[in-house]
Amino acid sequence: MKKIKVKKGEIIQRSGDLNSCIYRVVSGLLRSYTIDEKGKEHIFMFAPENWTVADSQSKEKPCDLFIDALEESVVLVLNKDIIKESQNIGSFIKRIAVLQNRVIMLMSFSAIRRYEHFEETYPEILQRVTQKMIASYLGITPEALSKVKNERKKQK
Amino acid sequence: MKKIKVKKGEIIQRSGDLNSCIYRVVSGLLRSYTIDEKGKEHIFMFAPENWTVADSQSKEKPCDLFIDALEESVVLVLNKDIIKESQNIGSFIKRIAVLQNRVIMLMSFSAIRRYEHFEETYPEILQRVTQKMIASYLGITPEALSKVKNERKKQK
DNA sequence: AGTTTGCATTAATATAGATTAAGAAATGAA
DNA sequence: TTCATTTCTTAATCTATATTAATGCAAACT
Repeated sequence: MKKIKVKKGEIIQRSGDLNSCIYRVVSGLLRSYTIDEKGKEHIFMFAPENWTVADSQSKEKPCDLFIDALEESVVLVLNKDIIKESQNIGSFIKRIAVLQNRVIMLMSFSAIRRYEHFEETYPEILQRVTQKMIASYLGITPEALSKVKNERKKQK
Repeated sequence: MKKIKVKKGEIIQRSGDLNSCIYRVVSGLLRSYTIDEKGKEHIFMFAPENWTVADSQSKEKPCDLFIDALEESVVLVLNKDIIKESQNIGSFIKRIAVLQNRVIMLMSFSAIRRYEHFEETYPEILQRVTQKMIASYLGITPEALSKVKNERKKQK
């Protein structure tokens, strides 16, 4: 654990990085964000004083979020190992990871990409619920889902 | 902690309920969802076997989510007190609550409602970042944000 | 001070997805 | 089996937001 100064605009974590850390903001303002296929930024979180930012991926996996400073900041950098100390926290981390992905998906994916992401991530659930339910989970109408699925079929 | 059987379609928790619990699915399939101003349902989570569903509000506050069964299910009902046992889990719960609200907001609010929600929730951050940043957080373009703010002004 | 760069606003046009409606297919109940 | 209900699909129309582009400002840089 160390304390660092971050200049405005400085990037302290990039999407794809391994060994990502937990950042505790002492003063200033950080933000975490993704960049989509078209190069557009989507802010995931603002982190002012006393907040914490981190990518919820495990230390071993490449992370999804960029983190940079919107103001000159002082930040504590913590290794992700510290959270392994308490047991049973794991389930909470997983929940957060699921929600982080969900937010990113809702902000930056089109209807059909959201559906494809669902297909890949929850193939068993796909079999067990109606299209209407899936549409509702994806944040679109059943009519729109039917439409985009049909358009995808034609394109092949 | 008790084990209950839930019939297909049965609602085991309603938005507004106090003393909401944690539900651990032994078999079957639950879902959690919100209902927006227009009466439209938005599914927040599917919970198949071995998953857990809960509203992330504290036990004392009215919860936001409905929970019902999409299939005949067997469910363990846990009191929220169990998570207080380990300290420092609190910060994780808060993160989950923030993300839960974010997902609900992204799925069911219009651009202007999202902005108003941000104004209410993070008034200090509003002062410190550009409109462009706020738009990116809300999942809309800066142009759209400028427009809906202007329309709101005119209406008053 | 002057120049460059990024931000906010406005407006014209485009588009993804919503809404509405209706018919076909599937599911479930009596 | 039949009737009723719900689901899925298709199509026409509508709307919120995206995209593109232009302008005036303010901030940062030389």
